[in-house]
Amino acid sequence: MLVSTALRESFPDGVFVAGCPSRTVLDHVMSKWGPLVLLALADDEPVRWSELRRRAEGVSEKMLAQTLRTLVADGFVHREARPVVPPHVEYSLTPRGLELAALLQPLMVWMVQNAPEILEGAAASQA
Amino acid sequence: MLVSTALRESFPDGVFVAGCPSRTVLDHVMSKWGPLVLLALADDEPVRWSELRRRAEGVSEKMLAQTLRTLVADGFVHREARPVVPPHVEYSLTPRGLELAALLQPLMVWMVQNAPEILEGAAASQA
DNA sequence: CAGCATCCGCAGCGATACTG
DNA sequence: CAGTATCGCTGCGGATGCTG
Repeated sequence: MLVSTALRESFPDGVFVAGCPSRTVLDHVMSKWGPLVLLALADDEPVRWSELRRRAEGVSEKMLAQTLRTLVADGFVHREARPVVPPHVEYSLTPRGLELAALLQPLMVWMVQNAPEILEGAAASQA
Repeated sequence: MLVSTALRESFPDGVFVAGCPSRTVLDHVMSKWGPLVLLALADDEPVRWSELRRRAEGVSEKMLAQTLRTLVADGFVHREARPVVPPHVEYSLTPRGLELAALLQPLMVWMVQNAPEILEGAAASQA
């Protein structure tokens, strides 16, 4: 199999190299709230700020804003503000963001399914 | 499509809920060095500590130790120490870790491939 | 409603020194 | 070789208050 070797050979400037750009993207996407926000947006419908805060339960205003800003800057998320009062802003995935979310989703599903068993073992190894 | 809605409905106690166990696993796996170490181990061959440090370029001793400890506790990584002098310790993926790495791999490949274009756009939006 | 600005505590992380 | 122990700082991230 040798997937990591294959990965390293096919991408000599890949994730494993310190200066690689992918490290930055990695940190953005794998940040504490990145995956949650990305998946919360993986609807066909645009999602509003307040709805996002509810979906990514536990996120603070600051962290949501910060996460959204980097995701927008990276071109994963599209931000559309309608100039009305009260303000109405909608977030949605760009095509690039959709690609990413598609790759993220099976990972998250797997985690949710396996998390209980995993933490059970971890707690046991504590004792 | 509605993948996030589907995700939320099929897993009412899923990633989106604050207290969910999957949040803990998420944080372990998505930590700064988690994905790197997991993929660095995705060989069929066991990998030694010193080799791991080289593969996950930039990781400090402390962070490698910490990351490995949580990954072992979560049952993703198997640690085998042979009682010889000088010490010889090998790390490898458990079956569970292999499942996870298989899901992680396409994501990392995608990131490495798209990172340059992504950061280009991000830099442009800076100006 | 959808943010931004500010303050601040604490833990994440790096650097260094030491051990079996 | 494969770690552990300790120190010190940086910056993440929460809380609060303010604006268009």
